[in-house]
Amino acid sequence: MGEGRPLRADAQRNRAKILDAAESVFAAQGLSASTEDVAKEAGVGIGTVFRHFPVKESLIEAVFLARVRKLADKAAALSEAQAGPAFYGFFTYAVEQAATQSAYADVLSEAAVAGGGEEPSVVGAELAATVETLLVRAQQAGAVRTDIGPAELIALLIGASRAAERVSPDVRLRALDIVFDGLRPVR
Amino acid sequence: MGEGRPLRADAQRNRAKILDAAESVFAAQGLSASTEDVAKEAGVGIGTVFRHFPVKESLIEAVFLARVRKLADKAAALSEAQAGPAFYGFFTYAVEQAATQSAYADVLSEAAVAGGGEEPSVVGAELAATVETLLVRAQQAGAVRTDIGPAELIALLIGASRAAERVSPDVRLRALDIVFDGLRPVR
DNA sequence: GAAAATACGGAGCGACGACTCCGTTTGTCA
DNA sequence: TGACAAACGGAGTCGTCGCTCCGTATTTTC
Repeated sequence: MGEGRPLRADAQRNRAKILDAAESVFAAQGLSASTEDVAKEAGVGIGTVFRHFPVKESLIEAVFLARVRKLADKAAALSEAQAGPAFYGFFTYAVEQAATQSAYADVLSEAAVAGGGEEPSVVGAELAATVETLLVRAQQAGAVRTDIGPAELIALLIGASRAAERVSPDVRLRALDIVFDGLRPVR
Repeated sequence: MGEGRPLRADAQRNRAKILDAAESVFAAQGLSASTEDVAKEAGVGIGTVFRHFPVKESLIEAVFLARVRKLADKAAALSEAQAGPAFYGFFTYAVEQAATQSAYADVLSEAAVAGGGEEPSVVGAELAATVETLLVRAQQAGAVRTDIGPAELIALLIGASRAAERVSPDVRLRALDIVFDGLRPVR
């Protein structure tokens, strides 16, 4: 898994432009958006896209990774706060993201395949780590019931995110509240 | 919305075979399965499929309708039981279905678009009606909190179904329990 | 049982999407 | 600054998919 020699300057620029474009195109049109659309948005030729990401799936995975890292950043930022609010804030944030960006939920489910599907996938591992930290802290603080693990949480996160895609904001919030109530320790 | 004259005998047979085939093909491969696969499975020509369902979407919708009706049947069967168990039983059943049949969750989300998307769609209306009956009864029996409506419930149902697709059975059950806990009246 | 109506099958059309190939351009390094 | 490697662009290939068209087969009707 070496990295060969460094990319030429223009190649680096283009790679970044492509990732940016892919993120916004996938967000707007879903993962079935054509590679050509991504290239157009990035202002490069299709050939360039395929040189950087030899198969469409690699492009998707790269975008996924970026997203999960953004989520992880959010988690890190929130970790300054108290464990409980950090946990619920993160969950809300993730779902909110999914609501606005059509392919966002796919990130999560694809990532989660880690355990049950094909290759392990870096993305899945990172997501699991992020979520687990948050969860354990919140459980120790007594804000979340202790009989669940990261797997259940990720399942719920994915479900909530997918459901969020087509639902009005207020319904989304109320549905989320229900899940949160279920997550709290049994009184 | 008349029904013209009755179909010829062979035409009726074929229509049924196509619907059957579509159900199982979509379940196995998802909604992106090709029409030709459906035709092959049904043992008819592609032309026949398109004569009965002039656009792919009409075939999908027909399959959806059949599914929602099956759900409604389940709901009716359960309604003999007490309101609470009927409600949670239905929810569990629906999610369980989604878990085994890949395109099943799509039925629900597509149907739910009723309120927020394109045409009203018969499917959506039937689903909403089914769910609402069950919900109201359960609420009256004190088994479900009263501050939620069918919209929130359908959102949760969709979310749970989508999440169920790629998750192991035990995780699925535990996640579902969390949602159920959230649905119960605040003690 | 023959004519008319209806339905069937599947080759073929047009569109589209992933991916390749190669002549041209740009960056790098001595 | 010249020469070589690295990267670019996008027309073109191949495969797939939705859908049409029409000669053939099956029902129905009288």
